[in-house]
Amino acid sequence: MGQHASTVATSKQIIIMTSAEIRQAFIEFFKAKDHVVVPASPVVAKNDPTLLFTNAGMNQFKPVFLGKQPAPHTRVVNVQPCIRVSGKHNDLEDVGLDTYHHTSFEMLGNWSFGDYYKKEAIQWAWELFTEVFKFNKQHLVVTVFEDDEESEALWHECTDIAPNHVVRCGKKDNFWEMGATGPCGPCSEIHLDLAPGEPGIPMAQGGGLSDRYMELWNLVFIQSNRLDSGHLEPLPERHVDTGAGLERLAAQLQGVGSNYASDCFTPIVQSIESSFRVPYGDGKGGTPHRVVADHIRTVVFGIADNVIPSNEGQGYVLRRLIRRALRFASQAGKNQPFLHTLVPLVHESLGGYYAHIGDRLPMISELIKAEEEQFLRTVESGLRLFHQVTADMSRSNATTIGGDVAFKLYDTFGFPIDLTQVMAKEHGLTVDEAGFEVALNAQRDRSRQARLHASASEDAIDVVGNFIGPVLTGVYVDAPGGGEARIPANDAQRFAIAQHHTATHLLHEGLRRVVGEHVQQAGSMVDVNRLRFDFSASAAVSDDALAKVTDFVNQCISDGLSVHVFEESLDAAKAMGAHAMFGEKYDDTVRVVDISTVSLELCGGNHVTNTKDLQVFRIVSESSVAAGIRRIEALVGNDRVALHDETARQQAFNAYLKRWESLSASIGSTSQVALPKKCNERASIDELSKEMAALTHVGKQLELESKHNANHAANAVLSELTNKPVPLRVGGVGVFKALHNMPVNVLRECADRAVQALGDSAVVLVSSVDNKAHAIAKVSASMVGKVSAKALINDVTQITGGGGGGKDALAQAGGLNAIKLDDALDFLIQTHASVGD
RNA sequence: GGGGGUGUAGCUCAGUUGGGAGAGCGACGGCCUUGCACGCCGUAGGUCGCAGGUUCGACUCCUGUCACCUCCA
Repeated sequence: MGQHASTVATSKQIIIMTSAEIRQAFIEFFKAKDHVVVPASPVVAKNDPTLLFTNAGMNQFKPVFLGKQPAPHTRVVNVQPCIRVSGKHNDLEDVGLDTYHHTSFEMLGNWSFGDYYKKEAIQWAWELFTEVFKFNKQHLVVTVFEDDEESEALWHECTDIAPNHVVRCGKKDNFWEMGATGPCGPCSEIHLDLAPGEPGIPMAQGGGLSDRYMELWNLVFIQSNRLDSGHLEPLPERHVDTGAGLERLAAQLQGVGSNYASDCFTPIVQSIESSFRVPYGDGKGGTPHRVVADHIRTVVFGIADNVIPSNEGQGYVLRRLIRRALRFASQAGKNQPFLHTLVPLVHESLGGYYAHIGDRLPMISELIKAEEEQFLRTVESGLRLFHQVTADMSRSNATTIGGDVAFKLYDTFGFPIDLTQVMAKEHGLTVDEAGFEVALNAQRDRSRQARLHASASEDAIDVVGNFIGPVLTGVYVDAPGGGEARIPANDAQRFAIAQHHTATHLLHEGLRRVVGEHVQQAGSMVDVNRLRFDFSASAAVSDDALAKVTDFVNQCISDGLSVHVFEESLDAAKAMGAHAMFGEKYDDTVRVVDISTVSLELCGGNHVTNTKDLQVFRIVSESSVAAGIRRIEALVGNDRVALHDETARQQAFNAYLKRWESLSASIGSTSQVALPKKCNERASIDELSKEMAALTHVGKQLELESKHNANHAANAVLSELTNKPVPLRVGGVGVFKALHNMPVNVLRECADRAVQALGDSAVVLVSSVDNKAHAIAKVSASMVGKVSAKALINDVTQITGGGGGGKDALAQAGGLNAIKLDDALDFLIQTHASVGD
């Protein structure tokens, strides 16, 4: 594509722009018209609970339109990656079928907040399209809202568009509303005629233009507020909100028609072609390529903005996209993890425009790879169930896979119903689809019920998830005593939070130095009592590394480094090498936190003025929150560390005590193994861990001794046991004897050997040891069916009390009354021996 | 938030109505071989996710909890 573009460009006839050039041209055009370039907001809709993802360029300006926030500038231009996979705008199911639906796209927009209005917006849009992008004027058609005579007149007055190329459309197409209520207004859309040779301007059935036209740019004129009553109230100020999809523009300007054939996708698609070993085409056979290319791009956008694939919320959306992509890849014959290899190509196809993606390529790849591997594992477990079920079916000549099975595959192993159907077909089977639907609806009902019950407590969730406000920007604080206390109630709490905040920066730096530069913050929480820091790492942080990090932070504390907080322009701060927090949107002016010579980060939080104020630092735990993400919890302050240490020590002591007592109880009076003295209640944590190791060793020795004793004892008594067996009524021989002072494993060993030596036989041995009595019954395999070990043991407990049971070949009992053991043996002989007969 | 599933050796997992914690691969050691691969023999490695309960006895049953997978919201 690139080579092709340059040769054409030299002809001076048609200039083919790359998508990066189109993006840049758009920005430069409006910069020249006094617009300020505003960075994109993260694709995660942070401040809008009604949205999972940013789905339009206007999201970040919603508070401005609603009058809740002043406009950053009166004229703004931006490029906003948008994700449409859930809620009102959900294009997921359409992706791949055609060549222009996407789960994510880049929206180019220019904005006026109470400044210019329809005239300039229309004039400039025409100028940009016809003079910069060089669209053929004869191929453009614009629509206006049917009541908006003003716009219609402006198109004729301010541009040289052909008079009959301005078309009036109804409310459905050309009146834009944010929601049921709120800011709204008429809009005017520029469309490209895809069949310019045809005569006339055909309309679609429901009004609007027919699908001969492709919408390229929507100019929205916000002038009213829709009230609850439905009435339109004029706004005090009027705004312009425009949006043009970069991918469509590129496809049309590059003359390829299909978005996937534009340079927004070609690097990705080419790599997919070689992975699949199937060439791409815009037809049906290209669906897997398109799905994969689209989804990987969205996943990269998401992860780059700090969404981690998981089983809920935004993370779950990413996980589903990854799985959907893999499923389509599998249709194309690709069943290995490969999505992660596309990540650098996504960055390349975005023209390297998004630095935050470029900075995180390795981490993004790793997370995706982990997800791919996990999914393929899950599929494998599901396949096992499927094969088991089909094997059972072929035995019973059934041909329909039950709806419950299909639902289990779906519900437990994530098999979409169509996947199950395809596999069924391969085996010549069908699926009970109705049954599947029934099971699915039943689950929906359960969830809805649960939702109703849960709604009462929803306020509390809102409170905990709330933004803490300007003092601690970007930081959530655990509510110490319930919802209301989340903002520090007093100076002491505020200071504690500042301590942990500063400690977080030192911890971050320590991790970077010890673990590696690739450590990226993935989340942070600062509380009165502790701090929590999530970061990207492929493996657990070793104890050794944790100790080094701890030492580093404590060294910084004892060095008494001063902490400076100052404001700086974003560019200057970045030039200084300040680390930006990921997934945060920054204004032009940012707060920089400088811990002298050690750490430089952008941060809105409250900090102490000198690291000495942290007193002492301690890592409390290191764990995993998701694949590729580790979590460290830590705390600072003499009192808090002392309290934590003591609590941990007490827990260790309790565990030790429990183990010691359990060993002490099982060690028995005859053992040669010495149990170490119980250590002091005040023992330090180091001592305790040493003592614990010693106990483990003792436990193993005890086990060995017991095995050895059992062998030895069995050898010693075997001949005595098998000496005079009693003939049994059912045939074979029986041994019913007491072996006092023998633990239960010795009895078992003896019984085993006796049976082995005697052949057809049943052996019952009883013993009392350390004030406990137990019994064991063993029957040779040849005798099972004639006499039951379980029945024998029941005969014993009938007389001695206690409980017992087991199987026909082996049974045992405990809790017996030792005094009655001999009675029980007598009873066994009377009942089962053939002596008297 | 609500369902379903899974947590047992470094890895993959088995454990059949509660009664001896196992297999395969890997690791280590030995044998065989000029060396490697293969093969043979052996050894180590487990608080059966965690905490309660029932029981004479719990990997197994019950309750709670945590982690992960998965679906619904």
